Amino acid sequence: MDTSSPASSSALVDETAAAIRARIMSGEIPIGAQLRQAELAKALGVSRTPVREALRQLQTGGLIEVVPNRGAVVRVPAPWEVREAYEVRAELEGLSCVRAVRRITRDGFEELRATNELLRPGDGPPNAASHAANDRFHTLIHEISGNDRLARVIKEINEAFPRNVSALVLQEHPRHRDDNFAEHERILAALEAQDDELARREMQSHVISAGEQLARWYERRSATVFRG
Amino acid sequence: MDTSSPASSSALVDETAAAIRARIMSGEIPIGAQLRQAELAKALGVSRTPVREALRQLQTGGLIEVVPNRGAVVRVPAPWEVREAYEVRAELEGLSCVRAVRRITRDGFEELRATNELLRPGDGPPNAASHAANDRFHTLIHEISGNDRLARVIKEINEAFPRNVSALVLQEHPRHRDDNFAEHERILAALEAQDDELARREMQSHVISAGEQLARWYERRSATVFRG
DNA sequence: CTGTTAAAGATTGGATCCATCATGACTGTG
DNA sequence: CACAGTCATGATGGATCCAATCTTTAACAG
Repeated sequence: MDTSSPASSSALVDETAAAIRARIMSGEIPIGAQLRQAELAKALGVSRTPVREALRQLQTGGLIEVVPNRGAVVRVPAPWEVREAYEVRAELEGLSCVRAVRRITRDGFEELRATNELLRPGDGPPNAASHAANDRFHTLIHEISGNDRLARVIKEINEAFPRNVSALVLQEHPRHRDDNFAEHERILAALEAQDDELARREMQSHVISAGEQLARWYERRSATVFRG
Repeated sequence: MDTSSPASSSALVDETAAAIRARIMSGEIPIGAQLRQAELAKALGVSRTPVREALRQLQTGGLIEVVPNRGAVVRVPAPWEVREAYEVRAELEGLSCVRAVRRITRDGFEELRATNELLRPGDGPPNAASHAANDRFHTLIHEISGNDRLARVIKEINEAFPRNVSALVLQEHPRHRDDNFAEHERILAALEAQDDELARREMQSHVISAGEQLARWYERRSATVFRG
């Protein structure tokens, strides 16, 4: 069904790539860590060959960095990189909203609303489920927008940065959670009002502020690291 | 110096990937052709290993398609894919212009103008040089915009489609060349007037129409193929 | 005690080997 | 004569082997 994603080449490489990506995203493999091929191969129960190709795949995505004869490390994103990337992402998600306004159905709208309800403040602390719901909210809009390429590019930008930190951001700044929910509500309102330009602006500022939070988290993080 | 691009992993794979990509882009390897690893390895004077990894890299970019145990083929882009991709590209190049308005210097502007002069109609038929100048015009704006991620995403979209066809489009429709030059001139005017929103609109419509030409070319092409 | 150099260990990158899978042809049977 | 099944051929994918390079450590000299 997923005709857009480039037809999974050989299952194994993609599986290993996904596995490694998941471990990086979840923080199990921390930012800046060395990725030794032999280790990964043993941990995943495959030989080094698929690991090598998987690493190259991840490198293309920008999640890891591979230096010629010294192996791969999980990239440490600089705050300015996050701001750059999120500026692009904001533009794209804005476009996604514009398109969604034209194509959204009643069912789609209700699903969006239901998804955002899972994020309503007061339903317990942020956790993996609310984080998934947050992702789902954005993904749903991309699906509604009906432009596969657009969705893919946004996803790609998203996956260039370890995402577990988003959860951390939410945990460290409970206020952000309220903001997040409220901003989603404003996007929903714009979509319901069929106001494409408003939807674009709301989504853009929402994404920019999310990027700002992420960038600040990286700033604090690197400050901590350098001080020991 | 190119700190943005993901630090060339191991020279060989990237070289072979670039070599294969170049052959596809130039049309030497035609659209839809099978890519046999052994053949490519012999042609490029390397073993199959770097070829395999290079193919995977190209697959991630979307230029080729790899089906599990049957090898790789150069993807045959559907016209709707081109339109989708160019809608995204238009949005991004529009953003690039907005940023460029704020950051452009006199030197940068002169370089842009000089580059576009190479495209002025009447200086002989379209050729590889004018095609390169056309690319350069856009790339310059991306550089001026100062957002590496933005430039990379645009480049990536660009490289997902065999580009030689652009030259073919120009050759088949001489009128397009005039349009191309004139549209560039209007973008230049907007940049000089520091009118960011105008620059955005001009660039967007320019890219959209370029995408439309490309999509039409693919349409004609597939019609030809199916009939003959 | 410190800095430099050399050697050993470890890790990546390229090449080769082998198993698996798909395709196509050929043969036998209905 | 047509269709189905089997076998052979060729190509991909995974594993392993070997060489080259980098890092680290230790020893030696200043």
